Amino acid sequence: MTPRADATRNRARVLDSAHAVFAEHGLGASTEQIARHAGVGVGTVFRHFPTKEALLSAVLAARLDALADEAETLAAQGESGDGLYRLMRSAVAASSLKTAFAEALQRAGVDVSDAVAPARGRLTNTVGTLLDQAQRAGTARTDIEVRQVFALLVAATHAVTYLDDDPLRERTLDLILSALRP
Amino acid sequence: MTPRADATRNRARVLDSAHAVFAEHGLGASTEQIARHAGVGVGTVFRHFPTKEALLSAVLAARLDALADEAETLAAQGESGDGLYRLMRSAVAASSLKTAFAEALQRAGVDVSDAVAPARGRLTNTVGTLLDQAQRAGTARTDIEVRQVFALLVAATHAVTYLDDDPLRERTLDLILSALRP
DNA sequence: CTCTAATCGGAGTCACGGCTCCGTATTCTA
DNA sequence: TAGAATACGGAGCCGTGACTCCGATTAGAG
Repeated sequence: MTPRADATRNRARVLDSAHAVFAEHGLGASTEQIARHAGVGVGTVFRHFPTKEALLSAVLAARLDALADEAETLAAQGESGDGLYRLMRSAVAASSLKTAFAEALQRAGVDVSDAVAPARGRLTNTVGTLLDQAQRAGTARTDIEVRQVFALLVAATHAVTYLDDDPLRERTLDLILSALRP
Repeated sequence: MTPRADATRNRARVLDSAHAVFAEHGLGASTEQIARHAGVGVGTVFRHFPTKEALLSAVLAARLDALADEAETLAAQGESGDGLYRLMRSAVAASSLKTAFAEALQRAGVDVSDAVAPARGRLTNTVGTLLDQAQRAGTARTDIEVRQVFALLVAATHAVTYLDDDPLRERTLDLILSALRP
């Protein structure tokens, strides 16, 4: 049975708002804050996502999906070898405004959150491809593996969040990514 | 007036326990947990540290002090140029068991926590010296500055915490630190 | 040893956040 | 357009955690 129109609309609204609010206030943000931001009541939030953790999972899954899409596009684009770097920059940029995502990404490794697993798998695969391409093109060291790329992603995001000076942020991101180069 | 013996003893006990508990359970750990770990009542905790934030500040200040001590020892040890790397390894190791420290370090940059300021200043100075030494010895790039070293420290700590495989952790730490080399 | 002032312990208060419940409003089918 | 099914809102319940208060317990001076 397809759900009612307002139901789907509100579900999407809540998901968006949750992303925005978590990003701005960290994962400690209250459900009521999210509900207010979405212009709905708390009841609605909990009907769609029975638990705060479920909501977080859903937000995270959506983010990972988007990233995975982007990764696949880049991977399909060819063997130039800079796809990996483009992806990492974009991933860091997407979450540098938002402390929360890095936190979440980190926890996602621990949580066996079923909702997140598929997106995560897809992303892992594609990043593997990008890494291969980069290694074949000679733009990445050959002695590194995918898990290290993710670790660097977490690292870079935190470093960038830590700094407050924009040009310095840029230089530091370059610095960290340069660790991957041969 | 010098405080009573049990007062000083308990203060130290609480500080140690707070460090241990925050390290194991993150900054969300409850005051009661800390009190129990220290074998005192919550009242005692709040008498010595009127606020949870004050307690956190105190723990952080103690950690930074210890780090600053170590940094000064290394700086005095000479111009070999590897002091910087030794310090960073040790700093990461000290906090890799403990997610919390990195979190705290990060916040310390934002909070104008008076309790932390002196230790932080001391540490910044000495790391500056270590960086100078490394640059003169040719073991560090000359186009980086102290703030970037701290950013890398935060980054490395998070990367190491993120990974769960010990040898991989080691290799990844090497990878990140290699970004500093010429 | 005694007495007092400093210190302690932990039950109790208050605020806040996750989650439930149900009367009301909205969608949609016939 | 009427009626049933579905979804909504938000007051309120409950548990948790920061912080207070005061009677019980020491430390340590004399």
